Amino acid sequence: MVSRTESAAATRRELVAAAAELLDESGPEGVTLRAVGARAGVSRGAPYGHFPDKEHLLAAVAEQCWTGIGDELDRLLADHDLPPAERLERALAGLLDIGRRRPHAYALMFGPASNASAGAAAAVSRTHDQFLSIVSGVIGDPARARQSGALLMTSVHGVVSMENAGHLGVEKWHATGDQLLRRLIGLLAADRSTGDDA
Amino acid sequence: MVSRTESAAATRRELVAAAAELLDESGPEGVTLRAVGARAGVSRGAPYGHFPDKEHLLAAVAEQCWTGIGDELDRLLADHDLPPAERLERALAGLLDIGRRRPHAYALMFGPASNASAGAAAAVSRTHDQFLSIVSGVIGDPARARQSGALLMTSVHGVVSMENAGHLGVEKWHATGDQLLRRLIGLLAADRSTGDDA
DNA sequence: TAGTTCATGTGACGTTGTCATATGAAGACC
DNA sequence: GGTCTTCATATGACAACGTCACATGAACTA
Repeated sequence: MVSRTESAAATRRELVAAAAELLDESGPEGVTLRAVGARAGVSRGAPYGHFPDKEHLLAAVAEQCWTGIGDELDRLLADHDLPPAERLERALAGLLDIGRRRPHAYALMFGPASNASAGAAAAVSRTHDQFLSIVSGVIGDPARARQSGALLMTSVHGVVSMENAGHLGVEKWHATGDQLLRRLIGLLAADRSTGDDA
Repeated sequence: MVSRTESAAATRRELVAAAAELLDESGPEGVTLRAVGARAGVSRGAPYGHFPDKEHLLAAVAEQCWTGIGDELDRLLADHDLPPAERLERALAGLLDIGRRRPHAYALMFGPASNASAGAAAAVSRTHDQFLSIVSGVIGDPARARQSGALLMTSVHGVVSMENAGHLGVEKWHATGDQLLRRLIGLLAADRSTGDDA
């Protein structure tokens, strides 16, 4: 019925899924190899047949998250009826969304663990390329688009990160993360400077 | 010679200093209560006489870092010969600097641990107020200054965070963190829009 | 059918955070 | 000065953790 390689691949998938679920439910402290194994229906030592250590299991979770975002960006890029500005807005909204609904997974994605495995790093790189492509649809000039894309990406990350850490209280800054990003998008869209910063 | 309260206070200081040193030298994994105690010249259980648990010891480290930045911003604010624009630039440079020279301490400062103790949260709040005050010297309109300050703070944090996690490679984005922030400052300075974003 | 491979289960080890308890010196009171 | 109290620190112990060495048994191969 099930070949050995199929079964092993299924176990690997279940391990990654179990780790992701535990991360969402209980945060990083809840992700123990024993708990992951139990939820995946295997023992505590089983992960070592698929990953060299815990860090690489977490890297696989990060890779899965990045791949999910990448697929979403692919769908946005494939929809040619979508105005470029709205495409960018939806891409940013997707990032904000995962940052708010899955804060622990988000922290993992933007943490050093994403560079622990080659697969995860590739998933990150792919998503960055897609995001730059989406920004290029709005900005035009390639060099300017890259810099604007970088500024958008870092700003979105800064907003989500400070929100999740409780450092972006509206009562202090008189602004929500969404307002900040809308402002930044407006600034970038209205920018008519030359682009040389000597 | 040394009263009991003096000795206890000195031990507490040494524990926080030892934790900060270990954090800088070996990252979060290097900060074990045993190692902290050993470096501070006490035993592994001594921290429990000063902090309810490890998280609060780390919060004390974060508080110390924030207080250090706050003192630096105070010096900038006290120097009335300083042009407001340069004052802001130095404030931002100070944040970038600690983010790059002490990446683990920086991550702790902007992590959830900073909200674990009331003292740490107060140090964060003080620094945010000072930063907003510095931004107000450049922007003028109070509401606009707050929003610009928030955008600057989140963007700086996003840049440093992605740099430290290895997600801001210059070869991909064609931009360094400094260039991104200079661009953002330029955009904010050149902004002449109304301020309503309906 | 016999032999090989390999995913998985299990026992064990060192390390960690944390607590209960013991100790011993500093401060308070007569 | 002697006695009692207080409290910072030291020590032993425990459960949980990541990790490894080894055992097991079923899936492949010949």
